[in-house]
Amino acid sequence: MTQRRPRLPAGDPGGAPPPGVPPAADTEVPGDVTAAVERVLSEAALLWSRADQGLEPAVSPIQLRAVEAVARFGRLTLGGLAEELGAIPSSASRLCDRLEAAGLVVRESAQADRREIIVRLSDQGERLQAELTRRRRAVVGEVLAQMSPASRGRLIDALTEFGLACERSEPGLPGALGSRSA
Amino acid sequence: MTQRRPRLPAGDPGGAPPPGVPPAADTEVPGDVTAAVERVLSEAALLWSRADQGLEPAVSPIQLRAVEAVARFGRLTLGGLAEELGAIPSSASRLCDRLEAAGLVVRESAQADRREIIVRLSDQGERLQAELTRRRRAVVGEVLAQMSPASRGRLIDALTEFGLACERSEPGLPGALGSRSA
DNA sequence: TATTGTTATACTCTATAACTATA
DNA sequence: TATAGTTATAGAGTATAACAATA
Repeated sequence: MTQRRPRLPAGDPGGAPPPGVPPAADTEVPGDVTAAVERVLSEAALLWSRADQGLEPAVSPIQLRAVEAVARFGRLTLGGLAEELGAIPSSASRLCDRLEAAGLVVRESAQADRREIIVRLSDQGERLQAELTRRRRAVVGEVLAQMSPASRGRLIDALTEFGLACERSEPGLPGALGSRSA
Repeated sequence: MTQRRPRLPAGDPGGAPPPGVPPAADTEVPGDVTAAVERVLSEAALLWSRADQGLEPAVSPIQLRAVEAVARFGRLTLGGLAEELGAIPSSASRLCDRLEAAGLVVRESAQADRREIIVRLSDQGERLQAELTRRRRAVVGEVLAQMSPASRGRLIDALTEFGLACERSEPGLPGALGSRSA
């Protein structure tokens, strides 16, 4: 986690009555097991974010995410981008204003339906995306390099199983952005 | 984003010769291995974020993170909270204004040094934190429930090894927030 | 009329710089 | 003087609502 600071008071994290969103399957899986997974997941998220630090030019996390979405599809309509980001069209439009101003994406109208706006990466955007991918591979590789080949093998097997379990429990949810819609 | 960088580019995003953040250990670890880890990491991050959806009241991701930080330490000075969030004091102060207005935290001056402001969770903040923890346990538990006990055992072992490797490669970095410091 | 996107407005989140209060 | 925090100001990021253009 983030806590490089020693003192932990930690309020009792588990004293509330289950309101009602996640089903809570704690009865089936030992609590210490989920706790261990939680801890590593947090650590992994932190590790993952490290790759974004110091990118040139300095792009905000949100803009980076939009660039990734566009890169993933090659080209997206503005509405498609909004959907992919879990945001609404107007937010995506404003975001594109800034991305375009930063020279990372290009907007052009579609020939088929002139109401649609196609968003794609500019050359600079492509370079940014490539650099980001390179860095992510690097940070992950750095950690894996600390492990023995045998450990890496076991990790891959376990992670693959975990990934399958994730897909089994969560269909295909969008990547909610700043949705404060409670 | 507030970008200390006034705006644009000027710098190429990355065609980029390794700027100097990740050393790149690709030569030592097979590319497909890192790719597999990357994929699961992305999936895990998505899974992790699911627990934050629909919380009552609707708290922004940033505010939630601040609540978690305060909960983790029990009580923090405003400066300590800022540090923990990877933000500067003024940002943390404004964030606390909103958190206090939302009834999630309480600010009080310290007796020892009256310049310091101690931030701690209100009862409502404690309840929110408890609920968040419960939900996280639930979403992780939901995925783990899809796996056999044997698979879970292997996962825990592999994850523990991975966690150790993470700690070995990354000492203790702060949880950079909106730091777009390139 | 329905769909796609943009603009107007308002709020959160963040940073820099200037300021107050305490040590 | 140095430290802890706040306030002033400005720009990014987001949503709701009203609007324009195209189908």
